Order: sequence, then C-alpha cells, then structure tokens
Amino acid sequence: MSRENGADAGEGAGGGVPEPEQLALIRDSVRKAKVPRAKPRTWRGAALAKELPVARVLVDKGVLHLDRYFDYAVPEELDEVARPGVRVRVRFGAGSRNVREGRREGGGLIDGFIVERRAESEYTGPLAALAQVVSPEPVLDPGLLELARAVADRYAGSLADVLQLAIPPRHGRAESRAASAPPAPPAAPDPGTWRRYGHGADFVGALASGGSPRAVWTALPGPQWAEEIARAVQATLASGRGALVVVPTGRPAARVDAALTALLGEGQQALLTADAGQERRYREWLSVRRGAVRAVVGTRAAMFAPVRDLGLVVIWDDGDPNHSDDHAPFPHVREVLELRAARDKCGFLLGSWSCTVEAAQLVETGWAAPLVADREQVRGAAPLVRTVGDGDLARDEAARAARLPTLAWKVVREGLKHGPVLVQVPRRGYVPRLACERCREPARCRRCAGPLEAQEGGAALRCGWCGVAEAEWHCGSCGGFRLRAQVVGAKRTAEELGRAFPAVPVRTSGREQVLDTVPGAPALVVSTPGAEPVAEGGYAAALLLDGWAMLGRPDLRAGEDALRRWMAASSLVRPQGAGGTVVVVAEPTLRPVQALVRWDPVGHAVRELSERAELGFPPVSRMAAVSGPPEALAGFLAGAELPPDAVVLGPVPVRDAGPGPARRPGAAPVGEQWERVLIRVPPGSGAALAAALKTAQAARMARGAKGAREGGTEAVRIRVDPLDIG
DNA sequence: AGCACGCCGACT
DNA sequence: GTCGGCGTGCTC
Repeated sequence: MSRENGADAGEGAGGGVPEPEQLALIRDSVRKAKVPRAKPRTWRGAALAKELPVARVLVDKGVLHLDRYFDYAVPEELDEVARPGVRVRVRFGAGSRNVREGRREGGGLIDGFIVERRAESEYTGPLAALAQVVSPEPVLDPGLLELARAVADRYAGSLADVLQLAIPPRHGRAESRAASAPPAPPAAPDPGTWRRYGHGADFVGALASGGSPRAVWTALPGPQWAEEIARAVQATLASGRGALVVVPTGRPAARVDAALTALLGEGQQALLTADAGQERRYREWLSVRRGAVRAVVGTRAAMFAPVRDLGLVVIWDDGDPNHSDDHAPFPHVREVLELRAARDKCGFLLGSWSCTVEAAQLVETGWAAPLVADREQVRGAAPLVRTVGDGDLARDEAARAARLPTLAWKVVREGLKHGPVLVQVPRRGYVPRLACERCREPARCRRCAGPLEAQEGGAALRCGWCGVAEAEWHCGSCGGFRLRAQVVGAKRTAEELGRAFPAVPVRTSGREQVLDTVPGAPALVVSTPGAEPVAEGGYAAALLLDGWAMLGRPDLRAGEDALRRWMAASSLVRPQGAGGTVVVVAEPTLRPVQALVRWDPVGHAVRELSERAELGFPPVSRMAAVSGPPEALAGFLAGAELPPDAVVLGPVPVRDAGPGPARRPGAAPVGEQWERVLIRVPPGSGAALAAALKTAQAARMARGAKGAREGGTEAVRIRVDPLDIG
C-alpha cells in the first residue's frame, strides 16, 4: 500500500487514453519521437550521441545469448533517455546486420536493458542503433544487476531469466502514478515482545542504531510474530535504511502489512504479492525503486525488490515450499536474501516457529546468531502435546470402532467446552515412503542411500536416485525384512469426527477455500496443512491426524516438513497454562514427534543436519537435478565437464514429466518419459558445479539445430538445490 | 529462434 | 551459367 500522488497531475493532456509508452517519452521531452511500439523509426543516417555513443545492452532473450552483452549505437535524439538501466528495444538477428543500401533492416525487435554507456565498443563490425527507448525509468540499477548475476551464477541460470523474475512487466500508467517522495523515518521503536527472547532487544537495538545483525529466530508460538517482524522493520527504518520482508503467501503478508500499518501508520510500506494486477504491482515496485517507500512486505517475487539503502532482509517460515520460485532458474528466497545480506552488508532475520536444516546450518557455521527464548518462555507459550502411537491404537477398542483414538476424542470434547478445535488433515496425494515394518527405518539404497521405491505392478524395489534395483532388502537398523507403506484415510476420519460431535459446527479450510480467521466460539475447524485459520483467542485444542502420511513421504525433508506443519498448527493453540492441548497421532518414538512434544525444533534440525553431513546430503553438500528427454540428458552429460569431485546418481525415469507450470513450449511432448540425474558435490564445490552446468547448457544451446539430429536440441532442465530429493 | 550466406546438384 | 536446396553459424 504505497501512497499515491494525491493529485493526478499531468495525466493525458489531450483527454482520452494516450499510449502509455508515449506518455513517458513525451514527458521527458523527446521531441518528435512519436515512437509507436509496433514500428519504431529506423535510425539510418541519424546523428549519434556526441558523448558515450555506445550503449551496452542486455538482450532479454532467455538462454540463447547467455550472459553476453551487445553494443548498440545511440542516436543523438535518444541520448537523453538512453541512460543505464532503462528498457530498450533493439533489432536482434542476422538480418539487422545487413545495412547495405536499399535493403530493409531485418531482424526482430526484442526487449533489453541498457547496462552501461560507453565511449566505444570492442565489437569491430558496424553497430546497429537502439531502435527505441521504451521508457526513461531506470529499472535495472547496478545493485539489482549485480544481485541478478549472482543469483544466475548460483543457480546455473541466465541473467535474463533472473531479471524476468526480478523486474515486473512495465505498465505505462503505473509509471506516471507511482509515488516518488520519500517519507520521514519513524522514531526508534520499543522492542515490545522481542524482550521475550534472550537477545531480542539487542537485535532490535542494533538495527535501530545502524547495525547489521544476522539471526535465525525461533519464534515463540502465538500470533506475535508479525508484530515482532514489524518492530524489526521499524527499527531499521528509524536508522534511515530500508527493509524487506518475504513471507510464503498472501495471508501472512497481510498480517505483517497490518502490523506495520498499526505501528507506522498508512503509506510507509509497499505490499508486493502475486495476486495484485500488473498495474498495481508495477506501481508499488516503482515506488520502492524511487525511494518513496522504504519498507516492503511481499511473497517470493519481492525478494528482488530494489529497496534503497537496504538495512534488513527478513524471511518468515523458510521451510514453506512457496519460498522456492517455480520459474527457471528456481531461486529460493532464503538463498537470495543471504546473497543480499552479504552483498549489501545488511541485517538478516530468518524467523519460523520451526527450524529447517538450512537455518540450523547458518547458525552452525556462525553466519547467523541464534535468536531464541529460554525454556521457561517456551513452556509458558506452547500448548501441551500428547501422542497416540500404534501401540495405543492397538489397545484401543474404541479407536477401531470410531476410527478415532480415545485420547483424541477426549481432548476434542474437552476443548470444545472452551473454544474452537483445530483438526489438521494431510492433503491427498501424499506418496508414502517405504519403511521397515518393525522399526520404521526408511528403506534406503545400499549404494547411494537414496530412497527405495516399489516399481509399478512389480515386487522389485528400485532406488529413486540411482536406479539400482534392490532384490533382497533388509533393514539396516533392526534386520527386519518386511516393508510397509502407509495409506492415507484422513479425510474420512475428519468427516466421521464431525459426526461424532453432531452439536458442533464444522468448518473446513483447504486448497479450494482458505479461511483466514474463525471466531472464538466452539467449532471444529478441519484444515489441510498451511490453510489453518487463526482462531480468535487461540484454539482450545488441536488434533494432528495421520502423522504417518506426513512422515511417510518419499522425501529427504519429510520429517522436517511434518514437524514444521505440526508446529505451525500447534502455534495457533492456546498455551498449556490456558488449557491448550495438542494430540498428534504418530509414533511417539519418532524424532519429529519427540521434537514436537518437547517443542524443540532447533534440536531436531541440528540432529538432521549432522546426519545429512554424514550421508553427504544437502545442504551440507550441494546437489543439482538435471532432467529431460533421455537422449538430451545423455548428450548433456556427455558434454558436461563436471568438477572432479562430482558424483552423478542415475539417471532414473521421472514420474512427473507431465503437464504443469514447469513445462515449456518446445519441451517434450506430453507423455514422453523424462529422465533425471542428481549430481552432488562436496561443500565448497557448489559454485564450480553451477558453472559447469551452465557452460554445458550454453554449449548445447549454441550448437542449436545441428544437434537436433544427434538426439535433441532440447534444453535439459537444471535445478540447483532441488526441493524434492527423495 | 530466425535469418543469411555458401556449397553443391539440376535445369534453361 | 544460374537458380535454389538446406546445412551451418551468428546475432552488437
């Protein structure tokens, strides 16, 4: 919600709706340059700019040109507006070179950004002229360019791809309306509820006095987190610097936004979320870039927001998969904000009710300090957590009849006397993982420790990573030889739960319809993870069903993820002192379950981390997934010069090459079987791996049509730090 | 991706 | 001797 220019000055002198592009140009006094977008004038014979007549341009064309710049001549008439950072259109293609007499200029018009103005070019051929300066707004400043390049390098992607994520599409009207007057900084804040944390007040104080502390913050359960983030932002603003907050979805964004408004008043911050329209998105973004707004709250695209004098970056709930962008090169908010904190030497705050292994690693390496409350504070804020394991269920006659454990039934009934009760039900579609029937140890490959999977219709097992078949599996931990796969039956259980309490209203919140809040009156609130409404005054109790389905996913993160979702739900429950109780239906001996009972997410993450280190898993080692049609993948691997310490696992057929947002035109036709390899390198070789992958992809694309005959000119898909490693 | 340039076979 | 096939490489 950035402030808008109150008076709608200067709009449309002639009435009607002028071409947006023209508006900007006219305003900046480019005479006679009535430059229609469809047909810019040709500049043949036109005089060139007297100073710095060369514009170095980043051509916005995906992978093809890679990260090279191209030089163009700057016509004198564009001299004023053709400044570094502006959007331009240029002719690009073989035809444009042919400037011989009489011939038309060929080559398509494509978009780009001026990166630099120079006195001369190293290019020896004749330079084509810039076709058009789309707008005088310098959207790509040097800081953003550097950040985008760092992200591109880190993720083996192209600069143009990253810029597409970082700079929203232009909207002419927004350009004329975005605010540009900076507000006065607020006063230094009171640390408020930050006092509940050991070094909380110090952290806020450091920000307010211009410092750049870095912290991994384990938030106490309850609703105060949004206000705490707002106070950290306020402190940063008070120091005269800007702040950026990235949250997983629109709901928490609205919470932080509201908390900021309550603290600072209207108009101090911009809200950058995906669901805003193009015009609004660009307008808010521009207000940030112009320095009119110093604080930004948003979802993942906001991680690139060009905040002036950045003093603090914040990520909330870094384990939420929404923090991973789904466009190439798939950057993750946490990693990008780490890059920004390091480059801009600004503060860094990673907050969550839970703790990812990556967050634990930031603390372990000393990059960030832990920001935690002591045990007493935790006990005072957290609900009581009780478990129902298989043993309990087996002994529980009533449970088998009612499909609901006696303990759960009792807790729900008691809770409903005092307020709403939350029931968390896993979503359908969770693929269960194979585990030892006796001790629940996940079944892993003997060669590479990847997850074993049952093949369709067959009894044979196969590794999900390296594809090696496992004929005679037995449990490495207890010697058992029987496997089990957990099946989900949760929704039905929830329905029956409603029937068990007929007098109570049942409300549901899920993918189709997400409830934001529910009143404090007794009700059963059935929700899938991530969609839990906030209850006024907190839930009296919560029931976490089918823990097995959550823990049983064939994913390295299954345990961490289950714990994160349980803690997120449990954080909406009243403290134990106020009667808040949580029942989790899962084996009490399992590590994530114990971590929930003890409310110790950090301990869980630290143990996970050391185990990952032992097994050579991310994030201790770096991994990349490369997928594509089998021939393309094979060609890619044959041409890639991977670092010597790289280990290639696979290829294995990949199930989900089907339709989806990740598919692009020109990719494999639907139904074609894709393959995937995982490549892992030890700590320290991550950059080398990314560089090698990028080079190999570049070489492959440059070969272009020639390669088509020898097995696919198709690009393979590269994903550094894949989220879903089995 | 386009698009032009060039080397080779077929045709007036 | 010239037209045009498509194979190859470049795009400021």
